Amino acid sequence: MAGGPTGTYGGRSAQERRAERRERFLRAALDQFGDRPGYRAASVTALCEAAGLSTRQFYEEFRNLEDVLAQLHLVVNDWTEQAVLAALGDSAGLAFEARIRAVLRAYVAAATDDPRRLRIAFVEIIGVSAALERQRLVRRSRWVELILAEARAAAERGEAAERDYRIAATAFIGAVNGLLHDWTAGQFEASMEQVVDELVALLLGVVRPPA
Amino acid sequence: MAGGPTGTYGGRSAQERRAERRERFLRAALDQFGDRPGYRAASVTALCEAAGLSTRQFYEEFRNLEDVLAQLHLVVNDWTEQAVLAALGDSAGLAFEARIRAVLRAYVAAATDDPRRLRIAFVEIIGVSAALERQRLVRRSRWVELILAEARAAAERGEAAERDYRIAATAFIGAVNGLLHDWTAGQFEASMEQVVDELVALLLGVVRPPA
DNA sequence: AGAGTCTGAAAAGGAGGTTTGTCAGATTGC
DNA sequence: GCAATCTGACAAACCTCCTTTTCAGACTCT
Repeated sequence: MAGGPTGTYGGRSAQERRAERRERFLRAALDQFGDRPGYRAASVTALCEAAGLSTRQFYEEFRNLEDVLAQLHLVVNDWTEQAVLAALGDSAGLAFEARIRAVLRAYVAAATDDPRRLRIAFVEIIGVSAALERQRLVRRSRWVELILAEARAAAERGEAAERDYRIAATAFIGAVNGLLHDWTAGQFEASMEQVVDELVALLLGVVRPPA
Repeated sequence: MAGGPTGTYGGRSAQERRAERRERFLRAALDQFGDRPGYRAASVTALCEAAGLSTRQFYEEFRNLEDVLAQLHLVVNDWTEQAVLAALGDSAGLAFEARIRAVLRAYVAAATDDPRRLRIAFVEIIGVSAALERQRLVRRSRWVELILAEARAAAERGEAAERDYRIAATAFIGAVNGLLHDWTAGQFEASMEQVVDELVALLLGVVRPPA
C-alpha cells in the first residue's frame, strides 16, 4: 500500500487527460466524418490512427462510432447557435430588416465557415439511426422555437403579421439549409451577400402580410 | 446440337423475365430501404429473401446494393416529376396563384403518398457516396430548371417580377423538402391544405416584388 | 527505491457481409 | 425423347470490422 492512486499522470489530472483525449478524438472525427467518404466509410481503427490514440482509449470515451458522430453533431450545432445568439444580442437595437439580415449573415457565416462542419450537420447526420434522427429533430426544434420567439416579438412591435408561424418557420429552416448545402456543393455561383439577400427576401415575404 | 437457345422460358422471353425480376428486386428494396433501419442496415441476403430471389440473380441485375438504391431513387423521382408535369398541363388555363397551388398540391400529394418513397428521396439517398450525391444534384437541378422556366413564363405574363430566380428557386426547393420531411416525421400537426397554403405563400412572397 | 497505477500497442475472438462457384432439377426447341 | 439451357438454392472463400483482453513498460507518490 504505497503507490499513489491520485490520478495525476504526465503532469495532468485524470479529468484533464480524458478531456484532452476526447478533444483529439472529436477533432479527428471532424476530419474523418466531415470529408468524403465520410461517416459511413469510417472505422474505429482509422479514427484512432488519425487521432494518434488506441482503440482501448476510444472505448473509454465513447460507446461506438455513432456516439462520436452524435457528440460531434451537438458541438457543431452549438457553434452555429452561439453565433446566432451573439448576433441577436448585437443587433438588438436595429430595425427589423437590418436585424434579420445581421442574424442570417451570422448564421450563414458560421455554418459555411468550415465545410466539414457543414457536411456533418447537413449530410452525414441524416438517416444514420433512429436515435440520431431524434437528436437532430430535437435540435431543429430549438431553431424553430427561436424563430417563433422572434416572430412573436416582431409581431408585437408591429413589424410582422400576427399569425401562427410554426409551419412557415419550419419551411424557412429547410430553405436555409437546402440553399447552403447546394451553394457549398457548387450548384450555383453566388457571393455570401447574395445568398443572405435571398434569405432575407424569403423571410420578409413570409412575415409580411400578403399585399 | 439440339437444345433451343431461344431465351423463352416459363412462357416469357428472356427480357420479360429479367424485367420482372428487376421489378421484384426494386419493390423489395422499396420496403427494405424505405423503412427503418433503411439502406444502411440492408444486406444483399435480406433483400433477396424479401424479393423471393437468390443472390445469384441479384448480381445478374445489379452491381451492388448501392446500384439498387440509385435506380430506386430515379424511379421515385420520376414518380413525383410525372405528377407535377401532369398538374402543370392540367392547370394551364388557371390564374397564377391557383396554378401554383394546384402544382404544389400535386407535388405534396405525390411525395407524401408513400412514406417509403419519401424516405428514399429525402433521407436514405443522402451522403451515401459521391456517385449518388451527383445523381441527386443532377435530379435536383431539373427541379430548379422547371421552376425557372415557370418563373420566366410568369414574368412575361406580368405575374411575377423579372429577375434571376435561380437562388430563390433553390431555396424554395429546400423549403418544400424540409417542410415535407418534418411534417411526415410528425414534428407538427397540419393538414395537407395547410402545408400547401404555406408553400404557396412562401412562393408568392418570393415572386412578388417587395412592397 | 518500490508498490501500485496508468498507458498504448497488439492481438484474439466473434460476427456479419459480399461475391463467386457448384449443382440438381425444371423447361425448352427440335 | 433428348441435348442444351435456364433456374434457384446453397455454401464456400474471403474480407473487414468491432470490441475486449492482455501485457510490458512508463510513471507517481510515499
